[in-house]
Amino acid sequence: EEQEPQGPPEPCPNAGAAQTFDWMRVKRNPPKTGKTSEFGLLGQPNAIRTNFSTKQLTELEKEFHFNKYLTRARRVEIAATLELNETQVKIWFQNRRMKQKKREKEGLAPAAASGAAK
Amino acid sequence: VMILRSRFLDARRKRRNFSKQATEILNEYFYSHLSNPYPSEEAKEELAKKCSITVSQVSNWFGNKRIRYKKNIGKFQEEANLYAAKTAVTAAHAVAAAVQNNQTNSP
DNA sequence: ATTGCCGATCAATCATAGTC
DNA sequence: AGACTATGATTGATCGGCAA
Repeated sequence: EEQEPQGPPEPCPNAGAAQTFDWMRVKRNPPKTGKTSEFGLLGQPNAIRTNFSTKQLTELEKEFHFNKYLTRARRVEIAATLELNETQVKIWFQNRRMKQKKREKEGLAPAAASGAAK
Repeated sequence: VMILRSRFLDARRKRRNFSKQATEILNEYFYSHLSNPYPSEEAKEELAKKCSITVSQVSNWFGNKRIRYKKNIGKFQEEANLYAAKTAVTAAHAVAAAVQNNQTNSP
């Protein structure tokens, strides 16, 4: 609906600057994983960024320390226990792995300046 | 709710603004590649070195820059023109140098 | 064809630094 | 000193590509 295949009549009377390139028009679809505002019916494209509680994050972190990867069974368990979708748990682990990798990578380079810290 | 975020755990968020020079370099790249401001991994490493910051910081900078730029293009118009002019001058110098080189030839 | 993961990115938000 | 803005970092979730 809001899709705009073409928009030649671009009222962009800017002299020599700022065109609207494709990357500026990129729009992400709203999160689907978020609850449908628990009203099931009604098409409110709710689903906003979920805020995980400290408790949920603690559990996820604990599980991650145990296993970097989840098995289907474990994922179902965790999701049920923390009241999250399997997708949210899956995504959390994915993001957590990337975070871990980034930290390891950056946690070694700084040592190049001088053999010892401080 | 006492969603008192992990204010403590995020202590490392003691952010420090980048040097004026680093910002200068990042903006020059951004505006000279405005049609596609997505530096490759190699380009990010190069920028990181020039700016004395990490590759992640370069990524964060471009991520924030792109989002904030498209959120309000008008607000950056001034800055855009500034850097556009700057690169234009640089290009002009290059052209001038080239002309100097070929000056030996005369029509 | 379906599903998970990776790498990059988005988008909203947090918390602080800088400006007035 | 306090309100407001600029900016770096964090993170749940999306996008495209690839492998099982």
